[in-house]
Amino acid sequence: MSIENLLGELNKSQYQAVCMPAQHALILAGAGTGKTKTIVARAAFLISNGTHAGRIQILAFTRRSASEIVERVRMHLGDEAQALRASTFHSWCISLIRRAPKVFGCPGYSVIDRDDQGQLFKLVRGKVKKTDLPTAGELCGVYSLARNKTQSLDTTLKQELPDFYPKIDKIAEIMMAYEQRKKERHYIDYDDILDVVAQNINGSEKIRNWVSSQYDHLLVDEFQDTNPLQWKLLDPLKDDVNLFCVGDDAQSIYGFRGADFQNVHSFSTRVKDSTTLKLQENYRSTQEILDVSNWLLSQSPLNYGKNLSAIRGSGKMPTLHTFSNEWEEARWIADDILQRKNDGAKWQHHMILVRSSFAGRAIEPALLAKEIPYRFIGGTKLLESAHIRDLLSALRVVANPQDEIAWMRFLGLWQGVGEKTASKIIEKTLNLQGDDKVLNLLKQEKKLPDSAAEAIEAVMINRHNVSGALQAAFEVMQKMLAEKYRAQDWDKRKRDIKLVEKLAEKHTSILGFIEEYLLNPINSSQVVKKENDDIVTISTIHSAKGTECETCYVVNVSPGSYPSSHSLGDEAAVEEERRVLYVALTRAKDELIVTRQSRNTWAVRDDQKEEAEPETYFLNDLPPNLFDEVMHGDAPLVIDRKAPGGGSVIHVGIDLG
DNA sequence: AGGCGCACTTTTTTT
DNA sequence: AAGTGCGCCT
Repeated sequence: MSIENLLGELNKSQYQAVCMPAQHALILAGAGTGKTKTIVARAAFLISNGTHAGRIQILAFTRRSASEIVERVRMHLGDEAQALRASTFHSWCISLIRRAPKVFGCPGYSVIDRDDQGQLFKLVRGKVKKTDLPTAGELCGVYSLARNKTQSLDTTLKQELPDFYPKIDKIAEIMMAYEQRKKERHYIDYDDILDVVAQNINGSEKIRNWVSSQYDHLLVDEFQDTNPLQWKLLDPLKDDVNLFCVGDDAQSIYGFRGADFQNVHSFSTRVKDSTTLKLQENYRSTQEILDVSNWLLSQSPLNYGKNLSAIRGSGKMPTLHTFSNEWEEARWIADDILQRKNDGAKWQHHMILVRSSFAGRAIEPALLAKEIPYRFIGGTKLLESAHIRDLLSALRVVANPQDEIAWMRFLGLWQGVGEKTASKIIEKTLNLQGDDKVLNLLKQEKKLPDSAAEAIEAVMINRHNVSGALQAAFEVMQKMLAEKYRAQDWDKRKRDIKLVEKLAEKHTSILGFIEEYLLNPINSSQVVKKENDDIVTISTIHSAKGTECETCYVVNVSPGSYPSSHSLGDEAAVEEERRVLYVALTRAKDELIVTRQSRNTWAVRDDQKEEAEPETYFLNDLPPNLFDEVMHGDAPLVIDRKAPGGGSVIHVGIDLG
């Protein structure tokens, strides 16, 4: 395929955006209006007009969309696009840091994920009741949000945990202790990865020039989900690099991470000489699907000014199914997919969208029972699962002997060693230089079984062969791990470990391996199934952003879940929930199937029933002409015939008192 | 004192 | 699936 073919596929506004001269631009693109296509074509256009592919950096939100964009450009241009790079903000920044670690002041630092960050907060917080101080997790959340929004602790604490505001001095102290400890132990957390780069390019002209001289164009996807910290990365580069930002404020669903659609709304004032273009024609879905989506947004007190209309015209009516519980819901979805498959559809034309990875718990067994092949995007990540972390802790302490969190985990695995004993041992090991000394000390520890030192020694011998190190460590630790997880799917966990060994095969650096899979996380169902296999996709809505599918099941759109009872009382949070549902609905190309449960036992408990406010359920006041409704099982009915103009439609609501 | 096992809750969303 | 609290053991 050629660039001409690609340009020929564009409509007038897309063409205008793609072929724009080198300048700053903001493309406001509604759902399904060809955002990805526009970015792909823009990159291809720039390259075929003489820009070297290596001088274009694409910033996307997930690794999945990043690699899809690059793949598509390469499909059109071939070798010419070889040097094109697409990354997430985090992987882009880490690659800059790794290219000049001393410049950024963190040579040889280990990246820690949210879990480790929480562990470190736990250490510096000490044992205090959770009524006296926020939990380690909460502290972690406030700390991270303040940094991503580039705002003070004062402001953030007031917004997030107002009850603890009087304790702000103590909390500030803990946060400073966290930063101190982090520095001593040579850790960088996720926010540091962005902040280190942002501070340096804002603070040093030399470093800014070094970065900006590498690029002519930055193409930013999902711009509505960038936060102030990320803007702090883009802003200083705009004098030398052209920004091409694509986004949709109706799809902003990362507020919990500090996303700020001021980045969209203020673009034209912040960036001088910039052009704003709109893409409004939806190519993805049928009109019936867009009618539901448009209606949902129209119910918002915010004015999104969105009214998508379908180029494809009319199609099938969306359906709304009510079940009495999540198991029936899951079973029916599995049956429905199976039936469609038997009628000639492909597995890959089905996507199941869930709000939380936890919500997949009923779906997965239902698909497994019917032998439907699937992958779960956004589920528990391989490197986040307990057994893998256990094993990796042995590698981490060898790679970075200062890694206190990994030491705690590793030492605590062994019989007879708990928090206190582990801390005492760590106190001694942290000051030691050299493998031999560390090994000797471990061997001398009375409370520590011999296997612990053996595991560490095995890793030391294989330290430049990550897969070998994993195998050697596993050999020594297997018995202990099997005992620990004997009642918890040990066989499955064992398979995960083999999988990680396989992933590590090409890696010669422990830290490099861990870093890559922390920043580009995958879960086991993604590793097992090959990329292009014909399989069903289960995805969290957040992970499904930017994707589409012929038939979409949006699961558990029940009262208490949409909006989540968590967000009640916070209007901004409720609006974000609405956008989450909007994103889910607009993924569907041909068929939209919304399911819900009438007995949502964990979301609406008996003692809360009286307080639940039915008017905050997004599907209340649902006009009867938008969906075909089906009741299943013994789901209780509330018949409501006040529906306007509504012939014989039964409006199904859930009686919440 | 420190560690262990059992019963219990409690789940947003992600780099 | 993992964190918390509690009682019991070494």
